Amino acid sequence: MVTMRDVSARAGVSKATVSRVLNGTGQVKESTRQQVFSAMEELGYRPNFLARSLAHRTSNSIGLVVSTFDGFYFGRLLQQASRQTESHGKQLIVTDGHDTPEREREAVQMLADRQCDAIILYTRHMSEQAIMALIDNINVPLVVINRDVKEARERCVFFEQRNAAFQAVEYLIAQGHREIACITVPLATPTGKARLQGYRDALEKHGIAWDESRVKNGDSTMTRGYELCQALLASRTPFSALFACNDDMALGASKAIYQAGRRIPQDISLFGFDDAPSARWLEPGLSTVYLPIDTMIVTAIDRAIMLASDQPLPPIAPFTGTLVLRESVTAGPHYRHPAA
Amino acid sequence: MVTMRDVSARAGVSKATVSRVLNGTGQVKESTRQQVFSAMEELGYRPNFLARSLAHRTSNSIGLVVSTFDGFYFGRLLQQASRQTESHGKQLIVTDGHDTPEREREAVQMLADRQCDAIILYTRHMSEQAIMALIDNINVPLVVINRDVKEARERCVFFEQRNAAFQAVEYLIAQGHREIACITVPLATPTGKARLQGYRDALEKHGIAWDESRVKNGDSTMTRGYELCQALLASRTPFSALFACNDDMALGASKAIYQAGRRIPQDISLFGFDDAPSARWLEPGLSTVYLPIDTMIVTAIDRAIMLASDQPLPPIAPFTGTLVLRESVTAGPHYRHPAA
DNA sequence: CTGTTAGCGCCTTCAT
DNA sequence: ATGAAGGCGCTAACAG
Repeated sequence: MVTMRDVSARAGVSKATVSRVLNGTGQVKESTRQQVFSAMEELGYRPNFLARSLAHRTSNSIGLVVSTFDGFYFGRLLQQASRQTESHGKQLIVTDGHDTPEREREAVQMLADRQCDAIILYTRHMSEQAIMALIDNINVPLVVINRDVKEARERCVFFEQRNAAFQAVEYLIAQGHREIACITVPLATPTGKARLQGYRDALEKHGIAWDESRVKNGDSTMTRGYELCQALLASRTPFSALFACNDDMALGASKAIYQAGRRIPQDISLFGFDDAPSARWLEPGLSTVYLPIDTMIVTAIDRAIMLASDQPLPPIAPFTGTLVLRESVTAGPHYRHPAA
Repeated sequence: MVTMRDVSARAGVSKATVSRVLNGTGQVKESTRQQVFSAMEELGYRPNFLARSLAHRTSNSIGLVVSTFDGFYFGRLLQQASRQTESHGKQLIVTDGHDTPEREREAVQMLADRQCDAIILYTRHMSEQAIMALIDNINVPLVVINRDVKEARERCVFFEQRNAAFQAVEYLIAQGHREIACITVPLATPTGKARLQGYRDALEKHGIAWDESRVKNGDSTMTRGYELCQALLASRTPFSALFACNDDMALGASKAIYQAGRRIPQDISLFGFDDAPSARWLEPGLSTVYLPIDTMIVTAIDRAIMLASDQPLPPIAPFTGTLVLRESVTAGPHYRHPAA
């Protein structure tokens, strides 16, 4: 490995001078600058990142932990994160939390140990308490995404899950549906709870009785969406619309519906959540909720960088979802024409 | 930041001893071990990863660069990569190449500068020559995935793209299709070329004339699959089957087919590539090619680690795809019953 | 078993 | 404008 010493020797200067031209710090005569540069060139010198970070006490990188790498959602997120980080001239280091709270915590620790300037945590599993503990214990600024930690709200970039679900179900109701089934994402997660709550709230607001037999607890997978929808179909509880708490499960459910000889949307209307890339191309196109994950991750990164440079964080409004209406929902049995 | 010095002071020993208990190297009396441990505990000491790596001359991490984070495919890959790396007790650092050759190169450089013990490169865009240059210039072992670099074959983990495409198209032919359209993935990539070549080879083998008007160059996106299929449908060149060179485009194409009032598979049979998670749940289920990306990345990581520890690399056979037959293909106009 | 002494490769005063 | 020296936090002989 060719080090700064080699370069300094070759250029006939001291290591300090090489360091200066490398970092553009201090004054250095143009002619010696050139000498140093050509020496670096000739030797194929590459600064040692670790050594530099150690001395600098900053690795010029920001860490990102996602709960899992799987799914279109995180691909979308990572892509954007990577670009935004680079636009700040920093390096992004990503790790996954293997979809368990313990691993999520470890991942953050590991990034902190690597001296990241700031860390962004997208957690699905850690408790609010565990998150606070982390914020207090690691000496690296932490930004939390997809979670509203009340004691540290300015570090949180999150999304109005409940309200978005509420809107979706209310839309279904406005279309004349009253018998609306629901397949949830894991209720152990705040996201799962919030989406289900949105469903309940909408029913309640419109005076529709809650019927336990119409809601099934899913696990976010297509397979489970399929199975649970089959169960729903097999039960004697009828429904004219199904609210699947994510698009993957909606897709699985659609298969079950077709196989049962029913049609979408004529027999059963279907609403998803997340706006998966495929949603638009399914037949019929899947109505769903768009989550501004791109904007959110950009915001999170910007804030992480502000924290890293000790800038104050301006307050931030929660993000909201947008209903994306396509063809998978049609008028239900109770539909009344607006003019009526 | 609490350092080893603090711990050593607190425990009343030297830094060296602390280092010993930390790394389990050398002999340390049990009693002092305990002292050191409790000192670390009380102070909340965390070793500085950078400093340790600098001294060790190994960061105990392996780097992975993917051409992009987008798509289900890389999610699947990253997930597996992360697990496999950890099972070796190393840390995985991933970066994306923004889907351009220069960025892919830069990403590798950056990982090398960070002193990764080994690097795995999944490139879609770099030339074979550029890859070789990289192998020669960085002083970190490199494993290449999804590419067959002849001068360094033992470092390559790749997949028989051409043959898999060949099999898919031959299957279509066996089902009685002779007018088979094709939508490619970018022909600027080796993958794109290989899959198209497989299509050509199959036609040729079965004496079917190549018809330029039946093949369209796609870009891998659902949108483009939709558009190109529309174009195909609008042209006067008929086709009874469509070979889409990835599942995303197949999905887009399916929408175009439905919108044109045609049915799958009764009017047009459809074959994809990649076995996207959704393929199985579409209606009808999409026949496609499964690519053993999980196994491939595991192999790549194992080999990267072998390289990092100077073990010799055993030769490796190219991976092969598997046809996943579902319902999107049916007998074509030229189908002859096997018994006939 | 443990402490002392040199580094790892780079940065940063402080002189000159 | 440049060099010498010490330090970032940790590891690795070498003594004892």
